[in-house]
Amino acid sequence: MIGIEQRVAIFEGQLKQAGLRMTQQRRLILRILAEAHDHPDAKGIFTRAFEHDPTLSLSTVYRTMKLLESQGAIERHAFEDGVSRYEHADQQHHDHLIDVETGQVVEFSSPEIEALQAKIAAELGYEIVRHRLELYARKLPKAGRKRVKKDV
Amino acid sequence: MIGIEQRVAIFEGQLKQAGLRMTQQRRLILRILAEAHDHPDAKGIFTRAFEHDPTLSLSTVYRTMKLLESQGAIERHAFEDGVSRYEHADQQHHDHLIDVETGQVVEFSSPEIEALQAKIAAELGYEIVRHRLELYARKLPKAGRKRVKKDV
DNA sequence: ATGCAATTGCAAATGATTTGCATTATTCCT
DNA sequence: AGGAATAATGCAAATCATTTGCAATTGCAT
Ligand SMILES: [Mn+2]
Ligand SMILES: [Mn+2]
Ligand SMILES: [Zn+2]
Ligand SMILES: [Zn+2]
Repeated sequence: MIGIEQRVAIFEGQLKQAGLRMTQQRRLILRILAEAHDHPDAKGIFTRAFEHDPTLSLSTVYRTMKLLESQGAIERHAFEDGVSRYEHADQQHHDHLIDVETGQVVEFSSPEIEALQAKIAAELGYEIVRHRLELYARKLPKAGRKRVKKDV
Repeated sequence: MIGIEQRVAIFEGQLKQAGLRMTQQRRLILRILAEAHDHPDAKGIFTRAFEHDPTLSLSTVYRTMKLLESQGAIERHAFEDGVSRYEHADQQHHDHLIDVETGQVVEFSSPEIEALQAKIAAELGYEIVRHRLELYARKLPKAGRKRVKKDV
C-alpha cells in the first residue's frame, strides 16, 4: 500500500499522458478515497469531500469516479441495493461478504474459489475476464458467547 | 420441471391464501415466464406479453414481478448493466456466466463452489443467506476449431 | 346479480447517474 | 508574468429503470 502523495503523483502522471489536467477537485477526491477504509458511494464521497471544499459538486464526483475507474485507480462495486460503491484499487483482489443485518462489508479472498471459477469457466469453453462474488450473510452465534436474554 | 398449467394453479392457490386475486395479467405474465428459456427484463416480458394482451401496462409487469418474487415463484438477477432480469424459480440453484462479447448467459452449478463459499463464510463467523456469483467471460478458442481467416 | 376490496392503466414521482452549456481553471507558450 | 487554447467545473435539466397515487375496472365471495 503506497502513500497518498505518491498515489496523487501517479495519477497526475497518467492524466498528463492522456492530455488531461490535475484539478483541485480530482486531488481532493483521490485523497478522500485513499483515506477511506470502507466502500463509500458517490454521495458519501461527496459529503466527505464537501467538508474540505464546499464548492464541489456531485457531478464532479461522478465524473471523477468514472475517470479514476478508467485509469484503474479505483474499483466500482454494485451490491444488492444497486448504487455504485467505490474503493481504491491498490490492494490485492478480494471479494465481499455483506452482513445482511448491519450492511457491514467484510473483505475476503480465496485462491481456491478463484481457481475453481477459472476451472468452471474453462469447462464451459470460456476464460474469465472479471467476476463478481458477493456473500450476503448473517452473523453466526459464537460458541461461548454471552446468551441473549429470552423470556422477558 | 412441472407444467405451465400446474404452475399457474399453484400460484393461484398461493394468492388465494394471501387474500389476493388471480388476474388475466398475472396469468399471462406467469405463462410468459414459464415459457421463457432466457433471463428477460421487465421490458422484455412486457413486450412478449403485450402481443397477447395489448392493454397490458409496464407498471403491471413490475408489480407482478415483485409479487412473483415475494411468492418465490421467480428469481431476480441484476447483472452488470444494472437492470433486473427474471427467471422462473423451478430449477435447482445455479449461477451465471455472461459472455462479455455477446451478452449470452450460460448457467452452471458447482457444489464445490457452494461448499467453499459456506466454508469461507463460516471462517469469518457468518452463515450465508444468499449469494451472487457471476463470471464475465470470453469464449476460448476451441482446439481444432476452424481457423479464422487472417491476412485478407 | 351485487358489493367491496384488490388490481389495473396512466401519468407523475423517484433516485441514481449523466449530460449540455456557459463559466472557470489549467497548461502550455511566449 | 500574460494570454490563448481547451479541459474541467457547477448547475440545471435530461435519462432511465422502477415505483407510486389515484380514479376506473375487475375478481370473487355472498
Ligand atoms: Mn473491497
Ligand atoms: Mn438462470
Ligand atoms: Zn474473486
Ligand atoms: Zn451459487
